[in-house]
Amino acid sequence: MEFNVYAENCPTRMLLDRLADKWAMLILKRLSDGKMRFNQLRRDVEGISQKVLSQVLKKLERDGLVTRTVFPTVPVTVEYAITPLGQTLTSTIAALTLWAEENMPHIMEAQRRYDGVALTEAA
Amino acid sequence: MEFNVYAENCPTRMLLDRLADKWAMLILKRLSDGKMRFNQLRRDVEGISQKVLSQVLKKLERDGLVTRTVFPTVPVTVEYAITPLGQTLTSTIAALTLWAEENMPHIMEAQRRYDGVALTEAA
DNA sequence: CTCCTTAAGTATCGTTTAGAAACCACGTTG
DNA sequence: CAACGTGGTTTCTAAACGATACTTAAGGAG
Repeated sequence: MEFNVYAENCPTRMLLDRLADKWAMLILKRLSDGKMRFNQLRRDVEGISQKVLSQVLKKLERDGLVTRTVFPTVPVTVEYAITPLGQTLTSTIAALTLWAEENMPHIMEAQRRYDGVALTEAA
Repeated sequence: MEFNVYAENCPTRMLLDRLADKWAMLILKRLSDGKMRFNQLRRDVEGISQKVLSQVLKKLERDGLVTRTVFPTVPVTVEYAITPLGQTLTSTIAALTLWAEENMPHIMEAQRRYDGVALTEAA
């Protein structure tokens, strides 16, 4: 079976669209440290709205990357956990965030340089 | 210096927002195979619009991940290439796309299972 | 001479999506 | 009694996206 991420209708491309998303990555990374409840996740992943969090979790659940477990307590408790399949992704996500941390200074310097040049040109 | 990708205003989080984008990933991956001109890139990365391609390239250039070189031919020729800094990212992106290709069958099966259950519940 | 083409974009739309905030049931707590 | 926490859905608005048309400038077809 031949896959091609550049092809618009290739399944791997669709999957990449799902994974290459800031919220999905952050959520998976957070869940890789241990299962979590909805609101805890919401507090930890700063800036995500309830709507988007539930949407992304639903998609990740559909893809078999996280599980959703409901406990009939009052109020209801819902626990999200990463699946073994999802776990196989976490090292890659960790590599990406590690890269971001390590190379942040270079990026910020490149931005200053770019913005400086842009300003000079604009003047 | 302490970074935290979960924090909304952390530089690494902003960088992750930039990288964790389907177009940015695909473009960087494509450029990791060699420099390319604008329209070739547009044809290769299926489904991207001119507007978004130029926007994403501009941001990647600002971040120092790609270079843009203009040749004063007629019509003008513009060549995009990945920088050494950008090259250090390609292995991670390659890992992600490889993961997508390898695990696609599991994902698709999970989706079928999920959709089947959803249908049963709806009935 | 006029129309058409290429290249690498910009400008302008209409539509989709994301995000902020309100609302929901439910039982507990002050 | 009013407010709070849970895990969401609904509503509304603002931002992003995608499709199309336009731009500049030179070369070729008719």
